[in-house]
Amino acid sequence: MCITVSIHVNEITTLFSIVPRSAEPIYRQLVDQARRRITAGQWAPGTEMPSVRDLAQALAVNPMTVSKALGLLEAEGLLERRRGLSMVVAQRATAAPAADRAELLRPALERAAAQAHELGLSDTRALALFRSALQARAHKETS
Amino acid sequence: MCITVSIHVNEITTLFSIVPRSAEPIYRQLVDQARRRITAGQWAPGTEMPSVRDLAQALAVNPMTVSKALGLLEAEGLLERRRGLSMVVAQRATAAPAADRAELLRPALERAAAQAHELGLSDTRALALFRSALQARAHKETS
Amino acid sequence: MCITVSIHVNEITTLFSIVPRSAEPIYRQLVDQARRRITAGQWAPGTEMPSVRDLAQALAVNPMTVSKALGLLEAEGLLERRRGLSMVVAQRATAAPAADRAELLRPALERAAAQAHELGLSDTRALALFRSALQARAHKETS
Amino acid sequence: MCITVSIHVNEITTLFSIVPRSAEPIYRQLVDQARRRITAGQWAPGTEMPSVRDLAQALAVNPMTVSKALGLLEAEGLLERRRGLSMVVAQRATAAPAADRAELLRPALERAAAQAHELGLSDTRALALFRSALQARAHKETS
DNA sequence: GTGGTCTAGACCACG
DNA sequence: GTGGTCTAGACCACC
Repeated sequence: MCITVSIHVNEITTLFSIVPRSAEPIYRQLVDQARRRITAGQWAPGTEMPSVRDLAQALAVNPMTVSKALGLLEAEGLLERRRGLSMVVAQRATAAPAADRAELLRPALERAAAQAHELGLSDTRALALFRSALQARAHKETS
Repeated sequence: MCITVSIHVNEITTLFSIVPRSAEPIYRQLVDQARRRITAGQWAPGTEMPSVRDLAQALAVNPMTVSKALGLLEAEGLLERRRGLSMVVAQRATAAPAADRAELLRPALERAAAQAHELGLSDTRALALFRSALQARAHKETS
Repeated sequence: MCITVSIHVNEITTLFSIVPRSAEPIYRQLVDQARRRITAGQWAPGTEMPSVRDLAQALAVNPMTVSKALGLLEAEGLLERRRGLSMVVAQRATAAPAADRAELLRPALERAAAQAHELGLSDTRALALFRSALQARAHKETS
Repeated sequence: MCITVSIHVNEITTLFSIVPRSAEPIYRQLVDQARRRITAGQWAPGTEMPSVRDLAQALAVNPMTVSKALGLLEAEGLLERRRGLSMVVAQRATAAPAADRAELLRPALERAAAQAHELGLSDTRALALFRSALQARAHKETS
């Protein structure tokens, strides 16, 4: 249900993980994940991205989909195109302060909060559920 | 950016709220909200839904859009159709226990948890942000 | 799932049986059943039908629905309106020969035959299934 | 009275056949037929469906009508959607055993059995009529 | 190329 | 009054 790909850049291993049949389009999953990684400083400026072909093959998606995602990230100023065709994380894409990153998390949290109330769950309960989701996620990433 | 409609049924006021140009289609917003309300028992079995035409006018959308949403809820067994009359919440749609409702909240929380980690935010910080999102939401609903 | 009503006319007991939420409209279920009963001679000419009110109450449906069904049967010449408001089976509605009645069964059989083939069932198997359906029905009627 | 369309998939020719002005809505005719074909294994998992536009043109109906039918089949888990490509028969839609397929034929047979009795036809006669309906159908399909 | 969504409006069927 | 169906056509999103 979920294809995860390890990307090794400069001795650091990060992950791309897509859910092929999610309602969220694949290119958007890629863009949003990369934006968060770069904003968090997990991919340093100058880091070289895998080629469109490699990434597409690894994720088993259409190269045009990958190309579109990278193009959007370039338009956002998060990636830069270097000579040849390889793309690198832009120089100006430095790690943002936590406050800015928190802002990027907001929409997901607001949606979850609205749903919790529609479901009649107490704030306490909702928070407990979120805590266990965070822990489950942490456990999954280390494994 | 967001159209909210008060629906008064049996002296209870609940809300339908849609975001017209969201990526999420309108009919799906309606289905998901109604599913949560019904599962939470906020709309008791037998509760009469507003007519398709009324709801469509109130939300300023096409009647077919509303009809599609209600049709899907019927297929799910959450609404019942009474020929010649408006639809009602199904008898078998009793309030689910909190554990089941929690399950419905899970996907949203998992997505938020994954994003939090991608953004490099600590669990503590993510929880604090969620707490304030819940409070903001509560404040918004009472007003 | 199925409301059955015994109608006692002239010492003969016949049945009206409707499935309230079937895709087939109620009035049509009534018309089709009555047509078959009359054509088969099970309700002799002159037999008095129950009043619209009684029938509607017994079947728990809207009187307009019953009225519409009886009206259609009258238009077909199978029922006649007598002084007062009671309706009776028409004098010219004599029992049809079996060949004519077979013709009325045809559409249902053709639909079943088409479905059997679409389901990849052999003719032998389909016939065996129909035989058991006939027997189950007979058993149900005598009980 | 009846539009039949040959669909050639993987060297196999199957049929879609609709009755445009039947009481049964077109989209439902399509859903029911496809469900039977798939359940019978006549359309193997992975079989590619014609595109919505092609099918709509062939049947001379609106694309949305076809789309609605295919959407319902997807919700049932019988078809799978591949983004940007046409839909295919779902992998998990394997040929059901004859006993299960017989179950799908049951409603039609029960209706026919009830009608036969209401018409006062003997079981023997009803069976004979069904046999000839099956043969007539077979003859029609081969021609 | 594919399907999805929404709109506008007509018409029907049911009760 | 209610919902259901279908059409025509526009526009979008994805691959």
